[in-house]
Amino acid sequence: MYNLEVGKGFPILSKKGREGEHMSVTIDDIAKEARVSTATVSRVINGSKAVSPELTRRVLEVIERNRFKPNSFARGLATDKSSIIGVIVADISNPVISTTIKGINHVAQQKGYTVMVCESDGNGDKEQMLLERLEEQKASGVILAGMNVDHNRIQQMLRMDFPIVMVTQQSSDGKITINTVIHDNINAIRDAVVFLHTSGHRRIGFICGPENDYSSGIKRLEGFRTSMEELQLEVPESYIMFGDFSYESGRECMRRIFEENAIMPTAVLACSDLMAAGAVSGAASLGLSVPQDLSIMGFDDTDLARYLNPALSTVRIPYFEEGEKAAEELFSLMESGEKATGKLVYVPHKVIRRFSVRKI
Amino acid sequence: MYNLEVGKGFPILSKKGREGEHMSVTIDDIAKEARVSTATVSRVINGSKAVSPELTRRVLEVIERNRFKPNSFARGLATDKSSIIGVIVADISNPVISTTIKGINHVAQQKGYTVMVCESDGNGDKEQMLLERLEEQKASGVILAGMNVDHNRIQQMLRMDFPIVMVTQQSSDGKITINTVIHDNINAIRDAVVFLHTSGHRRIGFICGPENDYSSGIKRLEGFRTSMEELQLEVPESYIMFGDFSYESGRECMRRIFEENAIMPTAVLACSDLMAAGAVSGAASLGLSVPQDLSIMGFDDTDLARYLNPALSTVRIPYFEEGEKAAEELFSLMESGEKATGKLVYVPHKVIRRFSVRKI
DNA sequence: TTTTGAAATGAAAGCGCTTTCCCAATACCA
DNA sequence: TGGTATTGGGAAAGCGCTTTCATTTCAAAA
Repeated sequence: MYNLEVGKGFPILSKKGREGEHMSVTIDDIAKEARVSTATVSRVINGSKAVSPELTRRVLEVIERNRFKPNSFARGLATDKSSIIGVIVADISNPVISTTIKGINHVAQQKGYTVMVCESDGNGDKEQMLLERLEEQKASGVILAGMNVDHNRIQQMLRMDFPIVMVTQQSSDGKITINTVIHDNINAIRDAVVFLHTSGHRRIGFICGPENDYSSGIKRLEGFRTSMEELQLEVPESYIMFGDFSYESGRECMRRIFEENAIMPTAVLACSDLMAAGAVSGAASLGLSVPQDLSIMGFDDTDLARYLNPALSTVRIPYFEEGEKAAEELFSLMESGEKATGKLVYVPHKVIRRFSVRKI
Repeated sequence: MYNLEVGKGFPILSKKGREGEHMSVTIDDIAKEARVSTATVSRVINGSKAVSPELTRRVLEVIERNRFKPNSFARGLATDKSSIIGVIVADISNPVISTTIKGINHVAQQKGYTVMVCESDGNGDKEQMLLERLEEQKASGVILAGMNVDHNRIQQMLRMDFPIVMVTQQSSDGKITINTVIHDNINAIRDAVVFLHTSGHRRIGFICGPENDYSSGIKRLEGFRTSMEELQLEVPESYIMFGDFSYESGRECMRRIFEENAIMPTAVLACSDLMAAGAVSGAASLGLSVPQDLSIMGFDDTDLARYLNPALSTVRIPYFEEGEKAAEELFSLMESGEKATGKLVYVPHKVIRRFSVRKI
């Protein structure tokens, strides 16, 4: 007979609930078994208030024995917070991005957070949808990895419930309102140019990212122009080509550099290893062998740089660390309760010498 | 004056709640504004029971106007279900895996589910931890992508609350208890061997996956041995080397094949594009050029196969589709309410001819 | 006309936590 | 010693949904 009149006169359901359903152990079960209130159990779990050693021990023992896991929905409902952090990326199979994600994952996991990776395919509507979904899930924070984001979008994001951090890419209005973790594109390219210069190259071509890509594309171009100027090296406009970071565009840019110049550069610097790979292939198909006839340098130091023959000289960007720092930045934002402080964190790069560049 | 005595005599909080906190619009607000009960609103949202057209319209209008999004915690708490599906992988930056994830994402997103990608680093404890966390989050289903899983683990998984599907890899006990979506490793290798045979090769070396990898490693080896036998081709044991799918191991295996054989094979088939790339590099360092002195064939058809010079002949495995099918499989399991039916789904492969294999 | 049944709606319980509010017990101070 | 902080712990409200159950309405069957 379960129809005991209790409380406001409603029958208590037995622990089984509606029959057949798998009911998991709840905080009430623990409280009952440890002969304390649910408040105490909650306090023990969260360390939110002092509980005597005696009770703490008793509660922990019961929790342990029953493998009790707090229901994250109930907890979320009560606190209005989840332990999820969202990561929005355009393309998960881009090695640069997946390495960044690994870094994010690494620190999130340590902090007991779970990472939700969402792919936008570079599609604004999808991105919007994902942000909304993350808001629904009450994500505690969001990281945008390698996403091109414009001013409007940023304003809109700042209205969301969670703090946001950008990584691998900075906002396209040039202003840093959202906290950002990034490598120094200008100086990284400068160092690459200096490396080529030190290797004896004076005529240097440049395969750039897209013109509408403020962060990676434009900054790197800026780095190229200023450092060439500093070294007092001429740069015919036909030495500079705009690609889109793809292998095919690298190939195509190489072809155009060849076609549009009577005097070829002795070295070509590409803005990604992938475009560099395309450039190597393009050079080969033009009868130029690398590095004998032409030196080619990449950027990123993805695994591909090592796999190619000749292995690519490149600039190493520590994307894993970039991801880690981004996550750390996000956590400190979450702790401080601020949505954005406009902080900008740089991560160091390093020129890697391999065989695609020769001394002349 | 908010201290109206209502219900059991407790004051109603104003919508603002504790001051300063951002309160979002709830189902109650909608109900009030549309002059219906929350039950009706819920029914409209979920289409769970007939609601008159008149009310439906009214409710939808109010929902729309207020941009109401049901709180997923409250919903989860009430239904004990989330719209999250978990994906556990060993390494997110493995191109094969990230492509599979893209496929999963693609169908999950269409169904209104969010994918949570978790990385285990191939670490059993971490994997366990992730499964528990997914259980906590009440994931509706889980996909294991490219994970080596043994019998015990499978038994344990079948005890979890959600259905599980394996993709890209099958369980190491050879029995299919968990639903699995995979390519036909044996026949894919057979087709590669036949391709090499057709190209005139008779002495064929094999760079295999790890010996302890039942699905990809052992199956492919089996495919190699049986198809070589069918073609009545000899295979000295020193033609077969075990790698670990890495570039370096491909290089090393190539070196050993060279050192341990007086008569070299004319072609080497590697079990992944990455190992094939290593093999090409290893061959080069031994003074053998590909494909003039030695043909090398890969497996997977990752982008790398196209980027290499010479571009790799390989076997294309449609990992994106594999991911899609896995997700479809999971959804059908979720709908039927079963945890596993032991269904095995194959995905078709295709030999891709490029330049690393020459006709002799 | 009365009875039955189906359909539409609302009231409110209940999901499993956290946290406020309160009380009791103990420690501290003059 | 009395009075005041301080501390530990319990009762129960409340988070925002879903769903059961009861009620009302209305058409069809008797």
